[in-house]
Amino acid sequence: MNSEPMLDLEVRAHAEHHASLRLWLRLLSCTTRIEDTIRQRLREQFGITLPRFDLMAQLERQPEGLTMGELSKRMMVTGGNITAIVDQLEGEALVQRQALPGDRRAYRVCLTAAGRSAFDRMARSHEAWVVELLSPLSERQQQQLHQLLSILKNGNSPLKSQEAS
Amino acid sequence: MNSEPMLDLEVRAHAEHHASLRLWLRLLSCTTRIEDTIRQRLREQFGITLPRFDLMAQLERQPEGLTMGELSKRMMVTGGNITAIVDQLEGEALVQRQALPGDRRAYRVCLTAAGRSAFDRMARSHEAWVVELLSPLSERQQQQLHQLLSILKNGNSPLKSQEAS
DNA sequence: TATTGTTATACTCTATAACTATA
DNA sequence: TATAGTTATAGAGTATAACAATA
Repeated sequence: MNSEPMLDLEVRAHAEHHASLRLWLRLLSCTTRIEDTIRQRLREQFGITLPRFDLMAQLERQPEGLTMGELSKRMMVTGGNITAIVDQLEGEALVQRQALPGDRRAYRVCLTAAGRSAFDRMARSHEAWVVELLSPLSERQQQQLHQLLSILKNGNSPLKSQEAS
Repeated sequence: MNSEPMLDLEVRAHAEHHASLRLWLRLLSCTTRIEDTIRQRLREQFGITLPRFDLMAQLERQPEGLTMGELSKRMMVTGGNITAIVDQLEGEALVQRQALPGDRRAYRVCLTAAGRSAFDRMARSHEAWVVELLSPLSERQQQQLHQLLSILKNGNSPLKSQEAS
Protein backbone atom coordinates (compact mmCIF):
# COMPACT_ATOMS: atom_id res chain seq x y z
CA MET A 1 0.00 0.00 0.00
CA ASN A 2 2.89 2.34 0.73
CA SER A 3 4.05 1.90 -2.82
CA GLU A 4 0.96 3.70 -4.10
CA PRO A 5 1.48 7.27 -5.14
CA MET A 6 -0.14 9.82 -2.87
CA LEU A 7 -3.13 11.15 -4.74
CA ASP A 8 -5.54 13.84 -3.83
CA LEU A 9 -8.41 12.00 -2.15
CA GLU A 10 -10.98 13.26 -4.57
CA VAL A 11 -8.96 12.41 -7.62
CA ARG A 12 -8.27 8.98 -6.22
CA ALA A 13 -11.91 8.36 -5.44
CA HIS A 14 -12.74 9.42 -8.92
CA ALA A 15 -10.20 7.06 -10.43
CA GLU A 16 -11.50 4.20 -8.31
CA HIS A 17 -15.01 4.97 -9.39
CA HIS A 18 -14.01 4.80 -12.98
CA ALA A 19 -12.32 1.47 -12.38
CA SER A 20 -15.48 0.08 -10.78
CA LEU A 21 -17.56 1.44 -13.60
CA ARG A 22 -15.34 -0.15 -16.22
CA LEU A 23 -15.44 -3.40 -14.29
CA TRP A 24 -19.22 -3.27 -14.18
CA LEU A 25 -19.54 -2.58 -17.90
CA ARG A 26 -17.26 -5.50 -18.64
CA LEU A 27 -19.14 -7.79 -16.27
CA LEU A 28 -22.38 -6.78 -17.91
CA SER A 29 -21.13 -7.23 -21.45
CA CYS A 30 -19.58 -10.64 -20.77
CA THR A 31 -22.72 -11.91 -19.10
CA THR A 32 -25.08 -10.46 -21.67
CA ARG A 33 -23.10 -11.92 -24.54
CA ILE A 34 -23.22 -15.41 -23.07
CA GLU A 35 -26.87 -15.09 -22.10
CA ASP A 36 -27.87 -13.88 -25.55
CA THR A 37 -26.04 -16.79 -27.16
CA ILE A 38 -27.78 -19.29 -24.91
CA ARG A 39 -31.14 -17.63 -25.46
CA GLN A 40 -30.69 -17.74 -29.22
CA ARG A 41 -29.60 -21.37 -29.29
CA LEU A 42 -32.46 -22.45 -27.03
CA ARG A 43 -34.86 -20.80 -29.43
CA GLU A 44 -33.28 -22.10 -32.62
CA GLN A 45 -32.60 -25.63 -31.52
CA PHE A 46 -35.45 -26.27 -29.11
CA GLY A 47 -38.01 -23.57 -29.73
CA ILE A 48 -38.05 -22.56 -26.10
CA THR A 49 -37.44 -19.29 -24.28
CA LEU A 50 -35.12 -18.82 -21.33
CA PRO A 51 -37.90 -18.20 -18.77
CA ARG A 52 -39.68 -21.40 -19.87
CA PHE A 53 -36.42 -23.33 -19.71
CA ASP A 54 -35.74 -21.88 -16.25
CA LEU A 55 -39.18 -22.87 -15.03
CA MET A 56 -38.64 -26.42 -16.24
CA ALA A 57 -35.24 -26.42 -14.53
CA GLN A 58 -36.93 -25.44 -11.26
CA LEU A 59 -39.35 -28.33 -11.63
CA GLU A 60 -36.60 -30.77 -12.54
CA ARG A 61 -34.90 -30.05 -9.23
CA GLN A 62 -38.14 -30.69 -7.35
CA PRO A 63 -39.57 -33.98 -8.60
CA GLU A 64 -42.50 -33.65 -6.20
CA GLY A 65 -43.46 -30.44 -7.96
CA LEU A 66 -43.96 -26.83 -6.93
CA THR A 67 -47.01 -24.68 -6.39
CA MET A 68 -47.57 -21.59 -8.51
CA GLY A 69 -46.64 -19.43 -5.54
CA GLU A 70 -43.38 -21.28 -5.01
CA LEU A 71 -42.55 -20.94 -8.69
CA SER A 72 -43.34 -17.25 -8.51
CA LYS A 73 -40.94 -16.78 -5.60
CA ARG A 74 -38.13 -18.83 -7.10
CA MET A 75 -38.35 -17.21 -10.50
CA MET A 76 -38.76 -13.81 -8.90
CA VAL A 77 -41.66 -12.75 -11.09
CA THR A 78 -45.26 -12.08 -10.16
CA GLY A 79 -47.95 -14.73 -10.24
CA GLY A 80 -49.67 -13.77 -13.45
CA ASN A 81 -46.52 -14.47 -15.40
CA ILE A 82 -46.20 -17.93 -13.90
CA THR A 83 -49.76 -18.70 -14.93
CA ALA A 84 -48.94 -17.69 -18.50
CA ILE A 85 -45.75 -19.75 -18.72
CA VAL A 86 -47.32 -22.81 -17.10
CA ASP A 87 -50.30 -22.51 -19.44
CA GLN A 88 -47.99 -22.59 -22.42
CA LEU A 89 -45.91 -25.49 -21.15
CA GLU A 90 -49.04 -27.40 -20.22
CA GLY A 91 -50.36 -26.77 -23.71
CA GLU A 92 -47.28 -28.54 -25.03
CA ALA A 93 -47.77 -31.34 -22.50
CA LEU A 94 -44.40 -30.64 -20.89
CA VAL A 95 -45.79 -29.91 -17.43
CA GLN A 96 -49.03 -30.73 -15.67
CA ARG A 97 -51.05 -29.32 -12.80
CA GLN A 98 -51.87 -31.87 -10.14
CA ALA A 99 -54.42 -31.47 -7.37
CA LEU A 100 -52.88 -30.72 -4.00
CA PRO A 101 -54.59 -32.81 -1.30
CA GLY A 102 -55.77 -30.61 1.54
CA ASP A 103 -55.96 -27.30 -0.32
CA ARG A 104 -58.19 -27.02 -3.31
CA ARG A 105 -57.02 -23.51 -4.09
CA ALA A 106 -53.49 -24.61 -4.95
CA TYR A 107 -51.88 -27.38 -6.91
CA ARG A 108 -48.58 -28.92 -7.65
CA VAL A 109 -46.95 -28.28 -11.02
CA CYS A 110 -44.76 -31.16 -12.21
CA LEU A 111 -42.86 -32.12 -15.32
CA THR A 112 -44.59 -34.78 -17.37
CA ALA A 113 -42.56 -37.74 -18.59
CA ALA A 114 -42.29 -36.01 -21.95
CA GLY A 115 -41.29 -32.79 -20.20
CA ARG A 116 -38.58 -34.52 -18.23
CA SER A 117 -37.19 -36.18 -21.32
CA ALA A 118 -37.30 -32.94 -23.31
CA PHE A 119 -35.66 -31.07 -20.46
CA ASP A 120 -32.89 -33.64 -20.17
CA ARG A 121 -32.00 -33.21 -23.79
CA MET A 122 -32.07 -29.44 -23.53
CA ALA A 123 -30.10 -29.39 -20.31
CA ARG A 124 -27.33 -31.48 -21.81
CA SER A 125 -26.97 -29.05 -24.70
CA HIS A 126 -27.25 -26.10 -22.37
CA GLU A 127 -24.49 -27.40 -20.15
CA ALA A 128 -22.24 -28.05 -23.15
CA TRP A 129 -22.81 -24.50 -24.36
CA VAL A 130 -21.89 -23.09 -20.98
CA VAL A 131 -18.73 -25.18 -20.88
CA GLU A 132 -17.88 -23.95 -24.37
CA LEU A 133 -18.62 -20.31 -23.65
CA LEU A 134 -16.56 -20.32 -20.44
CA SER A 135 -13.71 -22.28 -21.99
CA PRO A 136 -11.42 -19.29 -22.47
CA LEU A 137 -10.87 -19.59 -18.71
CA SER A 138 -8.83 -22.46 -17.36
CA GLU A 139 -10.26 -24.61 -14.63
CA ARG A 140 -8.21 -22.71 -12.08
CA GLN A 141 -9.31 -19.35 -13.42
CA GLN A 142 -12.91 -20.47 -13.27
CA GLN A 143 -12.41 -21.34 -9.63
CA GLN A 144 -10.97 -17.90 -8.99
CA LEU A 145 -13.84 -16.25 -10.79
CA HIS A 146 -16.35 -18.29 -8.83
CA GLN A 147 -14.74 -17.28 -5.59
CA LEU A 148 -14.71 -13.60 -6.44
CA LEU A 149 -18.37 -13.80 -7.37
CA SER A 150 -19.10 -15.49 -4.04
CA ILE A 151 -17.59 -12.52 -2.29
CA LEU A 152 -19.57 -10.16 -4.45
CA LYS A 153 -22.74 -12.08 -3.75
CA ASN A 154 -22.37 -12.57 -0.03
CA GLY A 155 -20.57 -9.41 0.85
CA ASN A 156 -17.69 -11.40 2.28
CA SER A 157 -15.45 -14.27 1.41
CA PRO A 158 -15.71 -17.91 2.46
CA LEU A 159 -11.93 -17.74 2.56
CA LYS A 160 -12.07 -14.90 5.05
CA SER A 161 -14.08 -17.10 7.41
CA GLN A 162 -11.55 -19.86 6.94
CA GLU A 163 -8.73 -17.44 7.59
CA ALA A 164 -10.48 -16.25 10.69
CA SER A 165 -10.99 -19.76 12.02
CA MET B 1 -1.60 -31.16 -11.74
CA ASN B 2 -0.12 -34.46 -10.62
CA SER B 3 -1.69 -33.95 -7.24
CA GLU B 4 -5.15 -34.33 -8.75
CA PRO B 5 -6.81 -37.67 -8.17
CA MET B 6 -7.07 -39.82 -11.25
CA LEU B 7 -10.70 -39.81 -12.25
CA ASP B 8 -12.44 -41.62 -15.00
CA LEU B 9 -12.39 -39.16 -17.87
CA GLU B 10 -16.11 -39.09 -18.29
CA VAL B 11 -16.78 -38.56 -14.61
CA ARG B 12 -14.21 -35.84 -14.54
CA ALA B 13 -15.64 -34.13 -17.59
CA HIS B 14 -19.03 -34.30 -15.97
CA ALA B 15 -17.78 -32.77 -12.74
CA GLU B 16 -16.07 -30.00 -14.68
CA HIS B 17 -19.23 -29.33 -16.58
CA HIS B 18 -21.13 -28.99 -13.38
CA ALA B 19 -18.53 -26.58 -12.05
CA SER B 20 -18.82 -24.45 -15.18
CA LEU B 21 -22.58 -24.54 -14.95
CA ARG B 22 -22.54 -23.43 -11.32
CA LEU B 23 -20.11 -20.69 -12.21
CA TRP B 24 -22.37 -19.52 -15.01
CA LEU B 25 -25.43 -19.47 -12.78
CA ARG B 26 -23.57 -17.44 -10.21
CA LEU B 27 -22.24 -15.05 -12.83
CA LEU B 28 -25.73 -14.60 -14.15
CA SER B 29 -27.33 -14.05 -10.76
CA CYS B 30 -24.72 -11.54 -9.59
CA THR B 31 -24.99 -9.55 -12.78
CA THR B 32 -28.77 -9.67 -12.91
CA ARG B 33 -29.08 -8.57 -9.30
CA ILE B 34 -26.90 -5.52 -9.87
CA GLU B 35 -28.55 -4.70 -13.18
CA ASP B 36 -32.03 -4.93 -11.70
CA THR B 37 -31.04 -2.62 -8.86
CA ILE B 38 -29.65 -0.07 -11.26
CA ARG B 39 -32.68 -0.35 -13.52
CA GLN B 40 -35.02 0.19 -10.60
CA ARG B 41 -33.13 3.19 -9.23
CA LEU B 42 -32.91 4.81 -12.65
CA ARG B 43 -36.65 4.48 -12.96
CA GLU B 44 -37.50 5.63 -9.45
CA GLN B 45 -35.06 8.50 -9.19
CA PHE B 46 -34.88 9.70 -12.78
CA GLY B 47 -37.84 8.20 -14.57
CA ILE B 48 -35.64 6.70 -17.25
CA THR B 49 -35.12 3.19 -18.54
CA LEU B 50 -31.76 1.49 -19.00
CA PRO B 51 -31.87 1.47 -22.83
CA ARG B 52 -32.63 5.20 -22.85
CA PHE B 53 -29.85 5.84 -20.38
CA ASP B 54 -27.50 3.74 -22.50
CA LEU B 55 -28.41 5.64 -25.61
CA MET B 56 -27.69 8.92 -23.86
CA ALA B 57 -24.40 7.49 -22.66
CA GLN B 58 -23.46 6.65 -26.24
CA LEU B 59 -24.21 10.21 -27.27
CA GLU B 60 -22.31 11.67 -24.36
CA ARG B 61 -19.15 9.90 -25.53
CA GLN B 62 -19.62 11.33 -29.03
CA PRO B 63 -20.24 15.05 -28.69
CA GLU B 64 -20.46 15.37 -32.48
CA GLY B 65 -23.42 13.00 -32.42
CA LEU B 66 -24.23 9.68 -34.02
CA THR B 67 -26.48 8.63 -36.88
CA MET B 68 -29.39 6.29 -36.27
CA GLY B 69 -27.45 3.51 -37.98
CA GLU B 70 -24.44 4.03 -35.74
CA LEU B 71 -26.65 4.01 -32.66
CA SER B 72 -28.29 0.82 -33.90
CA LYS B 73 -24.91 -0.89 -34.26
CA ARG B 74 -23.56 0.28 -30.91
CA MET B 75 -26.67 -0.61 -28.98
CA MET B 76 -26.96 -3.87 -30.88
CA VAL B 77 -30.66 -3.50 -31.59
CA THR B 78 -32.44 -3.03 -34.89
CA GLY B 79 -33.23 0.35 -36.37
CA GLY B 80 -36.89 0.57 -35.51
CA ASN B 81 -36.10 0.44 -31.83
CA ILE B 82 -33.64 3.29 -32.13
CA THR B 83 -36.28 5.37 -33.84
CA ALA B 84 -38.66 4.74 -30.94
CA ILE B 85 -36.13 5.58 -28.22
CA VAL B 86 -34.88 8.69 -30.01
CA ASP B 87 -38.48 9.80 -30.56
CA GLN B 88 -39.15 9.54 -26.84
CA LEU B 89 -35.97 11.32 -25.81
CA GLU B 90 -36.54 14.01 -28.41
CA GLY B 91 -40.06 14.44 -27.02
CA GLU B 92 -38.48 15.22 -23.67
CA ALA B 93 -36.02 17.59 -25.36
CA LEU B 94 -33.05 15.53 -24.17
CA VAL B 95 -31.72 14.79 -27.65
CA GLN B 96 -32.18 16.38 -31.06
CA ARG B 97 -31.88 15.31 -34.67
CA GLN B 98 -29.61 17.55 -36.70
CA ALA B 99 -29.35 17.60 -40.47
CA LEU B 100 -26.25 15.86 -41.80
CA PRO B 101 -24.69 17.93 -44.57
CA GLY B 102 -24.13 15.85 -47.68
CA ASP B 103 -26.70 13.13 -47.02
CA ARG B 104 -30.29 14.11 -46.62
CA ARG B 105 -31.35 10.56 -45.73
CA ALA B 106 -29.39 10.53 -42.48
CA TYR B 107 -28.85 12.87 -39.58
CA ARG B 108 -26.84 13.32 -36.50
CA VAL B 109 -28.46 12.68 -33.13
CA CYS B 110 -26.96 14.77 -30.32
CA LEU B 111 -27.66 15.49 -26.69
CA THR B 112 -29.25 18.87 -26.11
CA ALA B 113 -27.83 21.12 -23.41
CA ALA B 114 -30.65 19.94 -21.13
CA GLY B 115 -29.91 16.34 -22.10
CA ARG B 116 -26.25 16.72 -21.30
CA SER B 117 -27.00 18.25 -17.94
CA ALA B 118 -29.60 15.59 -17.11
CA PHE B 119 -27.23 12.85 -18.18
CA ASP B 120 -24.41 14.24 -16.05
CA ARG B 121 -26.59 14.09 -12.96
CA MET B 122 -27.77 10.58 -13.73
CA ALA B 123 -24.28 9.37 -14.58
CA ARG B 124 -22.93 10.59 -11.25
CA SER B 125 -25.59 8.65 -9.38
CA HIS B 126 -25.15 5.65 -11.61
CA GLU B 127 -21.42 5.56 -10.97
CA ALA B 128 -21.94 5.86 -7.22
CA TRP B 129 -24.40 2.95 -7.30
CA VAL B 130 -21.92 0.82 -9.19
CA VAL B 131 -19.20 1.63 -6.70
CA GLU B 132 -21.58 0.75 -3.88
CA LEU B 133 -22.78 -2.48 -5.44
CA LEU B 134 -19.26 -3.68 -6.19
CA SER B 135 -17.93 -2.62 -2.81
CA PRO B 136 -17.92 -6.13 -1.28
CA LEU B 137 -14.83 -6.63 -3.44
CA SER B 138 -11.60 -4.90 -2.46
CA GLU B 139 -9.79 -2.83 -5.01
CA ARG B 140 -7.39 -5.68 -5.60
CA GLN B 141 -10.19 -8.21 -5.97
CA GLN B 142 -11.89 -5.94 -8.47
CA GLN B 143 -8.67 -5.87 -10.47
CA GLN B 144 -8.55 -9.66 -10.42
CA LEU B 145 -12.16 -9.91 -11.50
CA HIS B 146 -11.59 -7.44 -14.29
CA GLN B 147 -8.65 -9.43 -15.51
CA LEU B 148 -10.53 -12.73 -15.49
CA LEU B 149 -13.35 -11.12 -17.43
CA SER B 150 -10.83 -9.82 -19.96
CA ILE B 151 -9.69 -13.36 -20.52
CA LEU B 152 -13.26 -14.52 -20.84
CA LYS B 153 -14.00 -11.75 -23.29
CA ASN B 154 -10.95 -12.00 -25.46
CA GLY B 155 -10.32 -15.69 -25.28
CA ASN B 156 -6.84 -15.18 -23.89
CA SER B 157 -5.03 -13.39 -21.14
CA PRO B 158 -2.83 -10.33 -21.16
CA LEU B 159 -0.97 -12.14 -18.37
CA LYS B 160 -0.47 -15.21 -20.52
CA SER B 161 1.33 -13.01 -23.00
CA GLN B 162 3.41 -11.63 -20.15
CA GLU B 163 4.10 -15.13 -18.87
CA ALA B 164 5.06 -16.21 -22.34
CA SER B 165 7.48 -13.34 -22.77
C1' DT C 1 -30.10 -0.52 -57.10
C1' DA C 2 -28.48 0.20 -52.47
C1' DT C 3 -28.83 2.66 -48.22
C1' DT C 4 -31.02 5.39 -44.32
C1' DG C 5 -34.45 5.73 -41.56
C1' DT C 6 -39.59 5.08 -40.46
C1' DT C 7 -43.75 2.65 -39.80
C1' DA C 8 -46.60 -1.25 -38.80
C1' DT C 9 -46.97 -5.33 -36.51
C1' DA C 10 -46.26 -9.08 -33.47
C1' DC C 11 -44.21 -11.50 -29.62
C1' DT C 12 -42.20 -12.07 -25.00
C1' DC C 13 -41.51 -10.67 -20.55
C1' DT C 14 -42.83 -7.88 -16.96
C1' DA C 15 -45.90 -5.55 -13.37
C1' DT C 16 -50.35 -4.02 -11.31
C1' DA C 17 -54.85 -4.63 -10.01
C1' DA C 18 -59.35 -6.58 -9.98
C1' DC C 19 -61.38 -10.98 -9.59
C1' DT C 20 -62.80 -16.04 -8.17
C1' DA C 21 -62.56 -19.83 -5.32
C1' DT C 22 -61.13 -21.70 -1.24
C1' DA C 23 -59.21 -21.59 3.59
C1' DT D 1 -60.49 -11.91 6.25
C1' DA D 2 -56.61 -13.92 4.13
C1' DT D 3 -54.54 -16.73 0.61
C1' DA D 4 -53.80 -19.18 -4.11
C1' DG D 5 -54.25 -18.59 -8.42
C1' DT D 6 -56.36 -16.32 -12.72
C1' DT D 7 -57.57 -12.76 -15.79
C1' DA D 8 -57.24 -8.32 -17.92
C1' DT D 9 -54.47 -4.78 -19.12
C1' DA D 10 -50.58 -1.93 -19.98
C1' DG D 11 -45.84 -0.89 -20.96
C1' DA D 12 -41.11 -1.88 -22.36
C1' DG D 13 -37.92 -4.08 -25.37
C1' DT D 14 -37.14 -6.84 -29.13
C1' DA D 15 -37.38 -8.49 -34.14
C1' DT D 16 -39.16 -8.66 -38.95
C1' DA D 17 -40.75 -6.77 -42.99
C1' DA D 18 -42.76 -3.40 -46.00
C1' DC D 19 -42.15 1.31 -47.08
C1' DA D 20 -40.40 6.28 -48.42
C1' DA D 21 -36.81 9.25 -49.44
C1' DT D 22 -32.37 9.85 -50.98
C1' DA D 23 -27.80 8.33 -52.83
